[in-house]
Amino acid sequence: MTDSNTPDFNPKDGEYLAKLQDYYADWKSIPSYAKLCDVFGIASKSWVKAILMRLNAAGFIERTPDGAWIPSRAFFARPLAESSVQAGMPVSVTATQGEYFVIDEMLIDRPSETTLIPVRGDSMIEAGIHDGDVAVVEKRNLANVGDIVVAIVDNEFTLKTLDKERGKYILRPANQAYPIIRPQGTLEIFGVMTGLIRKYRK
Amino acid sequence: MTDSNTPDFNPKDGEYLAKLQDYYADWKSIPSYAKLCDVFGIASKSWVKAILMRLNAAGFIERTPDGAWIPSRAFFARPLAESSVQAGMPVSVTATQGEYFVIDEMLIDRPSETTLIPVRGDSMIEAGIHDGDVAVVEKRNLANVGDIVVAIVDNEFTLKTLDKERGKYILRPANQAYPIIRPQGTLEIFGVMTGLIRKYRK
DNA sequence: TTGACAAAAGAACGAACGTTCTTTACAGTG
DNA sequence: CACTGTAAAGAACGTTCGTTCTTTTGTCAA
Repeated sequence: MTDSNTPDFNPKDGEYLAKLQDYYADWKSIPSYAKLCDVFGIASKSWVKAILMRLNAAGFIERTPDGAWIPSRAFFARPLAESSVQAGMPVSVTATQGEYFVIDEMLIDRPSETTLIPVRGDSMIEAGIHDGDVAVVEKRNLANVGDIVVAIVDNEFTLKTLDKERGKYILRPANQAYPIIRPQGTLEIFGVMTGLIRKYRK
Repeated sequence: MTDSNTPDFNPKDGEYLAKLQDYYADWKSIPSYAKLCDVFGIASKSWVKAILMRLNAAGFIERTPDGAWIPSRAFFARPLAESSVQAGMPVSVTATQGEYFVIDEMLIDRPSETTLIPVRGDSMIEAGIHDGDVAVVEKRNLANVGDIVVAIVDNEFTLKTLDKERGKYILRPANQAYPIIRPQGTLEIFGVMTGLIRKYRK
């Protein structure tokens, strides 16, 4: 017992979890209690609730502020057997989630404000941003010193680090061969780089 | 008009879609019609339904057999700016036309064979792979010279470029400070790096 | 074989939900 | 200035939902 009103996760709940995972893999949603009766193969809504409460206490599912059930991270975790390849310590292998859009979820917080922009040139090479990479850019006008920003200079997009020099904003490339840009007048920021995507040719 | 009873997707629906995408990014579920009134900023459930029907007709969302709304693939498509940074004029990237693509599909060809591995250390820094980046790795035993591979050396995962020296495979770091690894015996390849993901702190 | 407890079923209910239909507001057009 | 279509609001209704409480069934140990 971990708590008086939330009984332990028991072995049988593992089976229910598996069934729920299967359903979720098919439909990408957690259905109503009534439907879960079918899914779990039981006839009692109240028992379904009890099960969900235990899965919740065990960290497999959670609720939105609106009361809807959603899977949490542990819901997608795979048994360790899968990463059996070798028991090396140095890095953890995180198996790809269920199959849905994990990377998208990692990289994009505000879909409506986010756009992907291919990077050209090597002016940011020392920041590990290469020609052909794709920048994940969140559109907004304000940025902090140190952010990598997409600015509009002379009617062109340019990707640089935002910095300040004697009270004025400047754009600093990450490549010795390129000059620091000191915009006269106002500096127009298109967005802030929040992520990077690179694909290696096969 | 595509159909008599399902009116066209109109520009305004794009805004509603954006709001729904933002909500989904936060809560990973599509809420009830009543909650969607708040999300969309309207007061009419019937109008919410009309909107969802159009989003459905346009292929952004679908329903489970149980009647629950779930996003479909197109829901996760992200706009790709037509002009890359550093070239061309600052076309409005918000423009609805242009390319879209789904990040996960771009990066992952074989979901079941693919795993995400956080990168530790700076041994590949000159290849633009930084500490904290996430490597997209396709699990297989065979690789070509020049590929960046995840190899198992001394029971540890290590990310290096595969090369050949006097007929023997070697692992070459992309950092002068690290030694070339010349494995005695066989070299065990865990997988080949096919992509890179980086997230900048906000 | 009885007692005790966990697992499951069942009933009951108010609140929330999705749906349909009707009405209003408003912008554009002739 | 009326006509028309779209966008939205509002009301009304039957259904489904989640919740709580009570009852039955099954299992195991004393």
